[in-house]
Amino acid sequence: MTIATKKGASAKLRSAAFKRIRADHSAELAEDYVEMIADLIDERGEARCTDIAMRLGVANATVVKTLKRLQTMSLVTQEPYRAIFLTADGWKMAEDGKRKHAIVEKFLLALGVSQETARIDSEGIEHHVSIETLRAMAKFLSRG
Amino acid sequence: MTIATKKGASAKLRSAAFKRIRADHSAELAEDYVEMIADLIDERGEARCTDIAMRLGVANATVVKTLKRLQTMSLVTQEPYRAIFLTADGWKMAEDGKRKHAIVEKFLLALGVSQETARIDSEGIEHHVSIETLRAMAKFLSRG
DNA sequence: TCAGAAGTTTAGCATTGGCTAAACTATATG
DNA sequence: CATATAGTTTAGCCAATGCTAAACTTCTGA
Repeated sequence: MTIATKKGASAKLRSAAFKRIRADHSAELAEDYVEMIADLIDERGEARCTDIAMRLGVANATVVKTLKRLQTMSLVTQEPYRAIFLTADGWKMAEDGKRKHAIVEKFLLALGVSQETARIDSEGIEHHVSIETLRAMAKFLSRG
Repeated sequence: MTIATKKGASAKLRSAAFKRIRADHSAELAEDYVEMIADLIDERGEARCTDIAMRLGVANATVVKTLKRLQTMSLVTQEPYRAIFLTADGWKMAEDGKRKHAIVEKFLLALGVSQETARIDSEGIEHHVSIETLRAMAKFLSRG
């Protein structure tokens, strides 16, 4: 049984990475939404689903549906036909996300990639970076 | 119309990043599968769906269903109840993926994160890294 | 003030990626 | 060689994320 056990253990180890990716993916959209809502509130005082839809590049109805889920997750609040607001949890998630995002983006710039690429890649990478890696990036930045 | 046009243009620019992320996500699973199949073939001469399921941490039936899609995408071939093989396109995708993966993982190690974190984070990050960023990582590595 | 434009919501559909349970096939061993 | 076990497939379920079209509300300007 030694071989079988070893096989099982290493597969389990390996599968952990993929399990985390799947978990990351479901959290990702929520994070993108709350970050965007926070930005919109900062920029123009309120967030409306049309703006979110435009910035994300999806249909309006998609935004409405997703916002329902975010409401059940207690990240946003909303009255029918009215603007969208963040709960305390929503603000926290938005701020954490923005902090993370900023570090990744600055890091990519420091690494020498173009503004445009840094902006696009950081959007994809930020959700898959552990605290440890984030710290390593921050350290790299602080050293110049 | 100047303001509206500007608004529209910047939203479009912004949305490009999210569109790419969504596209990346659908390509991601295919890449993970073919990479894993390539590994299994290298390691033990053939890939069976039980092994893939174990390593990915998903149910057997999920693997079967996904393999169907990969077959229609001409990435893998398979006879009923037999092992799984890669097409030429499948091998190419697997190799590209592995090369990318290796660079990201080595880069994270060079940045100072632990082996374990490098392994896990690189799995998530590799699918969201553009050629430009990949080159920047490779350059960083070659400089030491 | 009220009609139309702009924005929001609902309804209904498709696809992807998970799952379990049950049926089926292949193989290895007694 | 017959059968038990291991592996594969099918069927049917669910949730998430996207879409379009149609209905509804809000707001604005004549």
